Amino acid sequence: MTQSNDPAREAWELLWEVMQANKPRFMALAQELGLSAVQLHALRMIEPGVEVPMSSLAGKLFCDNSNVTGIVDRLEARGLIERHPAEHDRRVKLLVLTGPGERIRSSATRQMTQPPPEIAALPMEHKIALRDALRAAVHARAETSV
Amino acid sequence: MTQSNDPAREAWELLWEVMQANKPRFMALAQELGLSAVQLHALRMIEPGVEVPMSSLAGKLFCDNSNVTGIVDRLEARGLIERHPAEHDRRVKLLVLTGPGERIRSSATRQMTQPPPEIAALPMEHKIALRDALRAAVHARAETSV
DNA sequence: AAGCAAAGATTGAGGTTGTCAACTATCGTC
DNA sequence: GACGATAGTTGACAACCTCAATCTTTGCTT
Repeated sequence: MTQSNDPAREAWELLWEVMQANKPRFMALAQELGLSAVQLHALRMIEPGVEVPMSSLAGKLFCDNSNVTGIVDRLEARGLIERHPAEHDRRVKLLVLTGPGERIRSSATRQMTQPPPEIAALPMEHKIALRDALRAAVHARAETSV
Repeated sequence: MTQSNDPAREAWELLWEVMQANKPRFMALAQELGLSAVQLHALRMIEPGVEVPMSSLAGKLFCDNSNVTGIVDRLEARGLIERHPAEHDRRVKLLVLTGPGERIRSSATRQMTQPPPEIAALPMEHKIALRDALRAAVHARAETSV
């Protein structure tokens, strides 16, 4: 149990606060692209040139398969992704970005990876410290989840 | 425009990654408390002893008033919050936590403010650096939004 | 080879969230 | 007292989400 004076606790709360404050930016971006927030998020989970099984997407979105069916239906109806049957296992369907899908995704990625002003304008030593600490955290996560 | 080698850019992506990875924890907590994710989030926005107008809650949740009506309906039906008419302006309704509402919210807050292992287990100098950088970011945000 | 449990995806039912337009009641002002 | 603006609600409709049931395909077992 983390102590209440552990800097990790305050850091965690501040992390929430920063992400929360940036939610409108994400929602505005989705709207700009003519997508819902969930659709944008799903699109981001499919990398160009990589075939993603439906159930894998469900895992990335933390929801179940039946929900993904609907989301994929709508993305496919917009022509942003396609379902391909997998040759090694005809139960699974592989999702692939289409040309338009790649373009929209790339535009979204370009904007989403742009840090918000409050991060971008930090003094260089803070930015580096932030990056290094988060690298360590993500790295620690990867260790334990294997 | 932030350069692609700016550490702020990588920090921002890592920040996303950390929050994304912790989403299941939040969803599990909500389920444990018998709430939807949105309901839990709304409950968190109402502090004990503070009266919050509906439209203010809508602002905090980044959605419109009509949406809040439904969310509040369900929280009220569960007995977690109450609507009180404001005496100074009879159009506005003030939301207040009930006893059970306070207890559930306090339990939720206790768990949500607990940093995840990958943050809690960072070496102390990383935790402090993380906290300090995020403090600066949130502070910078508060400056410009006023 | 036949049988069978399990997995991937879909469908349908039911509830929640989100947006938009219309509506009511109240406020502030002129 | 009339007017425009604001706070909240309602209704219509789409999207999201979960659960149970179904279908096909697979891999295992015997």
